[in-house]
Amino acid sequence: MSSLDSDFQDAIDVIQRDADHLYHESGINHYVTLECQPPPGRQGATCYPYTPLVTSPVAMADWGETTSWPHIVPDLSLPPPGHSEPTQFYPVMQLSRSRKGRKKLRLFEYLHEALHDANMVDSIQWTDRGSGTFHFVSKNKEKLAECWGRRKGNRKTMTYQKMARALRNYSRTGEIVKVRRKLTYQFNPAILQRLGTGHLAPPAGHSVGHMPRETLGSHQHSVSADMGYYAPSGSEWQVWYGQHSSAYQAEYDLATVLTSADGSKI
DNA sequence: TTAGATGGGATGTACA
DNA sequence: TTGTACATCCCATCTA
Repeated sequence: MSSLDSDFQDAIDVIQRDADHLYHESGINHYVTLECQPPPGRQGATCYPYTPLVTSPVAMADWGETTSWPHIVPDLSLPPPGHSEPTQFYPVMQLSRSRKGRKKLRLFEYLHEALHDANMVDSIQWTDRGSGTFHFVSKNKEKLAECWGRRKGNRKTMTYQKMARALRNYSRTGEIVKVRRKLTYQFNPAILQRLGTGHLAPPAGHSVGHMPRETLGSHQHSVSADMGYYAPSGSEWQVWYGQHSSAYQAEYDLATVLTSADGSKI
């Protein structure tokens, strides 16, 4: 790449960062058309000019109808009835992060945005919008990753592999979990809801976005003290899932059988 | 057997 | 300056 291109890219990066900061500062998830457009002469993915995101809840599926969220279904590690183990806490997922001033666009926000962009359907698509399940298109997943990398202002080219790694990190917090299907992931219902699409609500009196610790990975070492928490009991989970889909129970049962069979966590 | 997908530890970076 | 959260790198393992 010529130095001219490099300088141009640097300028783009600066503009992007400022723009991101400006827009997120105001709490509006709007995106700059300038981003993702390759500089003159730069080869690469044909990133899309951003199409204003329409987040009308009407257009979105109802979580209560088809939602499947098997990955957060409690498994055998749930305490037995009456068990009084110390309460386990789960972080509240909030787009406006608990860390004040954290305004950077996050990957799951970008993916959500891409899912609503007609120009990106060849890279990422809903598998089941109702359940928040989406998948990458194998042929063009790298394109999406490159767009993400440029969006972040990375010097190096983002790859699907790296992007997927970041996605897997989300499984620790429950924002996005991996589905046992090729190139397929699933949004946390609360994340979808906060992004303006989901309707699924947690049990009455509880805030949204909490997942059983078992689903958060093996080492959820620390949780910010300034996050909100909700500590559902096993029975609450079952009530919740039972309310929203009978499939939950079936999947819960299946998960139970599977975990019983191999003695491992899901 | 192999390419692609996935998992996870180590490390880098931004921010309060 | 330091701690934390998150992103990225890199390599091992899994799977179709």
